[in-house]
Amino acid sequence: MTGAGTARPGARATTARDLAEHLGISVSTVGRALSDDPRISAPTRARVQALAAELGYVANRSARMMRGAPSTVVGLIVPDVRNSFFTSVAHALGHLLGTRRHQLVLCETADDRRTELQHVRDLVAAQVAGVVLVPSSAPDPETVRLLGTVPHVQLMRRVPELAPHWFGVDDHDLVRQATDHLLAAGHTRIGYVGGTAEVPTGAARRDGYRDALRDAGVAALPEHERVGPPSSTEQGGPTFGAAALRDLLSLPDRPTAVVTGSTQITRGVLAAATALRLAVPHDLSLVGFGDEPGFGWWGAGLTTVTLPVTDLATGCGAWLLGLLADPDLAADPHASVTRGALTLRGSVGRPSTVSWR
Amino acid sequence: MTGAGTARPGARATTARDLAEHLGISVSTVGRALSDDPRISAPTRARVQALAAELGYVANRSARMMRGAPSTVVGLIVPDVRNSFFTSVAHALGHLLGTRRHQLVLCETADDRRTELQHVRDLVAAQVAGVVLVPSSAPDPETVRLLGTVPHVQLMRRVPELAPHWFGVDDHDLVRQATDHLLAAGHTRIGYVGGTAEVPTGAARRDGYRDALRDAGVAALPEHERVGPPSSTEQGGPTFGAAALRDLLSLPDRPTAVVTGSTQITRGVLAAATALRLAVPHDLSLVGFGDEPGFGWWGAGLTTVTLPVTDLATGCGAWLLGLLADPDLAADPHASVTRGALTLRGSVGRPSTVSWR
DNA sequence: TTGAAAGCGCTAACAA
DNA sequence: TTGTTAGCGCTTTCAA
Repeated sequence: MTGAGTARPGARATTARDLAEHLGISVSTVGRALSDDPRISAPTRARVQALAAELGYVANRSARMMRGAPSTVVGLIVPDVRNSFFTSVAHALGHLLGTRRHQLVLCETADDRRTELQHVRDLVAAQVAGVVLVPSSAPDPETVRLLGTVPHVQLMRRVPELAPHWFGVDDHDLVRQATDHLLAAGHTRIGYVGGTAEVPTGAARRDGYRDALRDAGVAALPEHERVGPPSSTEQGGPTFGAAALRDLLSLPDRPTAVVTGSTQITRGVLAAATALRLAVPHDLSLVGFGDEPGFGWWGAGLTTVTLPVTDLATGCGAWLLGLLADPDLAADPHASVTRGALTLRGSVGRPSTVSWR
Repeated sequence: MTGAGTARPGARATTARDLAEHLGISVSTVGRALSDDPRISAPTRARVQALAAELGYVANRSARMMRGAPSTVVGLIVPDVRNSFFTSVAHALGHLLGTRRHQLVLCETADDRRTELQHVRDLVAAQVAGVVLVPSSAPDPETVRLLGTVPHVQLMRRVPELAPHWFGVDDHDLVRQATDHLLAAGHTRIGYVGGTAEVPTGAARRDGYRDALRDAGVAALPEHERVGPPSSTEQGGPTFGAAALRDLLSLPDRPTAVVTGSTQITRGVLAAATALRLAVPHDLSLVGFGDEPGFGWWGAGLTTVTLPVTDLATGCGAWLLGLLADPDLAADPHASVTRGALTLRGSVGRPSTVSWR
């Protein structure tokens, strides 16, 4: 017996030619029957389709693409899927693509340009239809050139070398709101722990922090500002965030509140605060960035900048699909800023006058 | 000027033939030069490679595959990437594949067989080299047949229809440990909220719970056992977990402790417990399943069954790569059980005699 | 050391 | 209504 599941992996896949020979007809008739070409007689079509179903025929995409069939693959390039923001993006994009029978190739860069280039090369070789990417701080020129061939959209971060299509949030404003919130609660010694200014969003967020202080007439102390790798690389994200918080707290004029500038860094800061057994908001007020599941139940709840993840991802994906359908859309730059908001929970209070430890 | 990034997406990609014409040589020479064939003279090779670099030539994968080149694409089929367990798997697998210049196609099924079949069809059409999948409870026969063509490994869940290669954990033992831990703390009215028994892991975990009670000589009350969709579908996971906890607590002989049987369900249970302002472990002891970031800082810390995610994913990926390199490995079944463990934190205490509310 | 030609599986123009 | 043929871009004989 040759039941289902018996086909050995070694077995050559069934081709249109196999079907043709089995039925004693030509390959083109098979092709037409399978594509429901009206010119084919009903009985022939039925016979072909029946055999195709029986033999589990699946047309070879490579062959189709060589004949000019459009690619159904979209690349998603992110620093790290474990960051829940990017996870959500992958989910939303995958869902959107799935409904159109497109496929999602997931690529992680760890914010490394070499890795990024590698992925872009492979995507281009695979003839991807389009790419959604969170670019690294300074993409390799080769990356830039290769992407010149492929429709693409930038997500969150925006670098001028790539196509002027971008979906993101108002980073400056978001961190500014976060800082304003702490200022309004009476804090003046406010620390900032965020991503390096090399990354575009890093610079914008840090400036949001600085501008909030400046406009409030509060002196910004350089030692209260800590920047490092935003994602989860070797020394990145959580590790950096944790170390930075410890540093800030060991300062003579330690801050009474801290704003963070990336999700992974926020994780690290929370981990350090937990380890140090800080009483938040009594010992320290905190405003996070991003909204991981769990931020809501950290201590009395983390007050944090919430990003409209799903909207962003869906919008970005939908626009890319539109672009694939009509390449002329690439002509005029499309930038979309989705609004985020401060989610108020329990990690912000008035500055305590009690000295620490 | 025609600098980098100027190439319009419309532009046809550079082919080996283009290179050949530019240089006034044949396509075959170009191909050989690019693959560092020793028969080609050094100067020719240099000229070809220089031009290729200049024009940003990238060989067409489809054409290569038509010539029999092995596929570099591996499919990963999971219920939902937002589940941090699967996120980790995607990350680990992606990393492993990246080092070998392979690509990862991410597919989400939401535990739906139709969706699963769709993805498998598309993967087979794309000539994937292999597939890692968390199968749905009862894969479509067509899915089974299609996968018969492709090397694949099952992850976490195991269904007999597919290839006998599986990487997972000892579900039964894990939940049994969790339940034993509660029994040891003195609980006898222990509730269970987990995935349906239709999913293989669901059955094993529930049996772990039942067997622990039985062996302890504790009567298992049917109304203390709640099963539903394990992942995040419409009515699944978090929503179900939350509703189930509320139900359990409204029982006349409500449980003094609850064990959960899936990460998403655990999330829901935690959300409900938070919303109900339960004092854990005073009002209720809890042992979770899986270890999302954040479980550690939920309340006094959630005692939970921790899975060796990275090990599992890496092991699974490495084995698949081995299989791709040597298809003969498919001959003998490979099942690998990675050990998990109970991570003790603060959500388990002795049963309270205080009546509730 | 290089070139010419065939062919992978499919689709589409052209014939019949 | 169906068949024949050419060709997508690449690799790989076979010739030179």
